Amino acid sequence: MPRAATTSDPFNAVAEPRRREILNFLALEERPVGDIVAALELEQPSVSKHLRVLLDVGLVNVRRDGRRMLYRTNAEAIRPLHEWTRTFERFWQNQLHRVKERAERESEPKKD
Amino acid sequence: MPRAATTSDPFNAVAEPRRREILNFLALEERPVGDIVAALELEQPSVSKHLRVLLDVGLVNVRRDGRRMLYRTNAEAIRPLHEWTRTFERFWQNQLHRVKERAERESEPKKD
DNA sequence: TTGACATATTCCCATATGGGAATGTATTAT
DNA sequence: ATAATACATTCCCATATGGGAATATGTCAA
Repeated sequence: MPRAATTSDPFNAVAEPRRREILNFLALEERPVGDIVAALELEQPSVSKHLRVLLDVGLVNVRRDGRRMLYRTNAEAIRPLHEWTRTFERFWQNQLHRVKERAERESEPKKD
Repeated sequence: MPRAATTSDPFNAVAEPRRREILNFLALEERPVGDIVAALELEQPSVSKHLRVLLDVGLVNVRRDGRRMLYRTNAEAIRPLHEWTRTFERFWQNQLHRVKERAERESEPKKD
């Protein structure tokens, strides 16, 4: 059995580098598909397919403007990912403490 | 072309739900493979394969203890994911502000 | 309508899984 | 050396991609 469908999970949707780039690009303001195509140098169908995935998991919103479709990152949907990674924050802080302490011990040679 | 190999990217490695569970389980202290098998109710080969992926991207460390292999989450490797999601923090905060402001306006009817 | 734009969808295909089953490899116990 | 224990790896297979090319759909202009 392969990995769960990308459309079922934001972690999965974000696993694709191009989709992360799209989310970055659409974070500040809504943009039409054409802008994404130009900015990321991808084929239009490719962009549309990625946007479809992002839309399905709620990572972007859309609105039609004439014949253009304006997409924008829905930051709120990224929050769960942030929360999950945050649960490890204290662990890497501990790791840094250990490294720092060792460095300080080693920089005080023959202190006795 | 399918997605890049999971072994090449922590985002990809973490896209698999079981691997996230393993990282959670190994965050506090090192554990032998058998414990993971028991805790997550997965087949041993499955667990070993997931651990292999996590090890390749640096998300866990190992050390041998007799015939057991003790794995532990390397929190530091999760940090880049945290940083990426963090770049969207101000956006969802803005969204919350907008929601809050609207709620406050609506709770002050006929104020003029 | 007809045509030009801007996007979305479909088809085809090579590749990366992830699980199950079987097998291989260390390491310790006897 | 032999068996048992604890893992890792390999093989086979069904499924989920992601890209390229072609095509379909929707909207605006003339």
